[in-house]
Amino acid sequence: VVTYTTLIDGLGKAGKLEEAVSLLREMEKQGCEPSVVTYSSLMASFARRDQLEESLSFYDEMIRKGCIPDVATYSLVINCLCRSNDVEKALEAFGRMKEESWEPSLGIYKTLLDALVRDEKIHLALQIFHELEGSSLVPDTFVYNVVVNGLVKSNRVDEACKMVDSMKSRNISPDLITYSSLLDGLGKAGRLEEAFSVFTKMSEEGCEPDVVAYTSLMDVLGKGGKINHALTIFRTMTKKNIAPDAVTYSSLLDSLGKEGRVKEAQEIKRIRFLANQENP
RNA sequence: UAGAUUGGAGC
Repeated sequence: VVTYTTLIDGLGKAGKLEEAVSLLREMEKQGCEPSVVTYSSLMASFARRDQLEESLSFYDEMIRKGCIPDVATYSLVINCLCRSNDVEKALEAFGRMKEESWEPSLGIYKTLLDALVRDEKIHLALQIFHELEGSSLVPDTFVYNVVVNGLVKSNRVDEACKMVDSMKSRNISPDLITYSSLLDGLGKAGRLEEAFSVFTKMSEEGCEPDVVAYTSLMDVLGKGGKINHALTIFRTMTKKNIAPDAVTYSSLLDSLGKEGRVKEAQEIKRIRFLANQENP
């Protein structure tokens, strides 16, 4: 079994999926029962190449054959289901693994929380997050970021701010992504002053704003009628040698267009053209 | 078998 599994794993990692599957059939024909590792390895190989349904089909197959899934298998199943936007089934699998007394990993929580946020199920996400807090796992910046982003996307910016406070009090450092989410949320809620103060504070705390943070700030300023301020930020960004990207231009041009600022829009387009010339 | 998952615009 181990020999076959090792070979199947090797084939799968090399992207030779059909060959891996034929070897599985071959080992069965030889009366060799594939193990949970064999199936999980195949699932991982298919998932790696975005063949989610195929990956899940091996899960079904192992269950049919009475093979018991382990944590790694569940992790793969939940990943696949979340990536196919089937959060309900992912939650079911999550419930099943807990019933079977498997300890979900932090990675599983991250995947599941993110999927819930994308599916606009913030309530469930918070519930799962609570569960995580009650477990022996230690949440990291990444998990907090997922939840902060979820709160922001559901227009619950105050709770997002509280979440950031609570991570600090637990000595989990907010990072560039945490602050960018928060800045974006505050800005989209029309709280421009606070958004700007997050922007200032982040550099003070050693998180230098990147192109995403700058763009986000400019975007909310532009949409909030502070287009001149947005243009100032654009210049600051250039001075700091942070290259605007396609999203930066698109956001700025959109705001300028809506305000009828044709001259400035032309100027920005010229800058974009020149930048594209230099950096094709 | 250890993968996958977090922030910005328009459409």
